[in-house]
Amino acid sequence: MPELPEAETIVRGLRASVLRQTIRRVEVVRPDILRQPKADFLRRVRGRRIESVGRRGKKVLIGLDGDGLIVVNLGMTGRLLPFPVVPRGESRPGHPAVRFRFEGTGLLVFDDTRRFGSVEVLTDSEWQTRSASMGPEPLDSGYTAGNLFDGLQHSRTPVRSWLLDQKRIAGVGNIYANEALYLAGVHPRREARDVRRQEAVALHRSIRRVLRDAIRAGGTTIRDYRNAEGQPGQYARRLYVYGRDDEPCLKCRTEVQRMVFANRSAFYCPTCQPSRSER
DNA sequence: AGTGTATCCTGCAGGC
DNA sequence: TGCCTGCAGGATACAC
Repeated sequence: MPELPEAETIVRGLRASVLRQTIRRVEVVRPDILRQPKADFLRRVRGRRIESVGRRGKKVLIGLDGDGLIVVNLGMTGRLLPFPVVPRGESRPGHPAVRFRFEGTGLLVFDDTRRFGSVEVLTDSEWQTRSASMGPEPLDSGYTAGNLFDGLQHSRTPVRSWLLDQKRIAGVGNIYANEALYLAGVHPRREARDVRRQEAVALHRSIRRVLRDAIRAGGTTIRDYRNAEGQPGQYARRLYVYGRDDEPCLKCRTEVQRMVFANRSAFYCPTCQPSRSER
């Protein structure tokens, strides 16, 4: 569920409560979300101090003193809830997977209803390798429309699938891929390599705009997403096409269509996003 | 290389 | 009310 803006919102909210905390005890309620044997995980995390909280793509990075970091993949329903910051009522559904208990009273819970998320501890060197296998950060100042256009050239996959591939661009998920394509006027099923330079420029702009606006709104809550204060994001009301099938396009009143490919729903306006580019 | 499909898992909405 | 189906912000593995 959470894409880049949701991960970013969580990271910002988490800093105040977990930075400089020392992990005293760890309870692994759901061992299946660990990407390594529980004993290894515990040994490498216990007693460590949290020195940084960051993000790469959709992943939340919890930097530890000395070498190493905890990498959290939120999956569809993952939440990082620091207590006692989060009001009691907000933890209601309650599918705790891992509890990090800090020295003193603090507690950070990774909660994940569907358990598609994962938690692992890596060395800095292991993380470097992992990070290098991921695509560029779309919000980095160094990420240009030219980079996007060049990347698209080599692929025949539908442009929506291209945007969802974390090895090609980091952090874009199904909501923001659909929104960005709508704003750029590009049909989600167009072959990536058929996207023209001018369209790539528009798409580059719309990806960055959508991600930045969504961060500003605290992310999109459809159902499960909550930030580190247990609160929903406000971007859902600003969506143009995602989840709006059968409703009128906000620009031209044509009915927004829903189409499934690569096992995911795509939403688009057939008028604003023609399936073939015009020459 | 790309795509369609299935899988992991739980919860919820809608139809009957 | 209850049962069934389909659907969900992700990621991966498989056969073709």
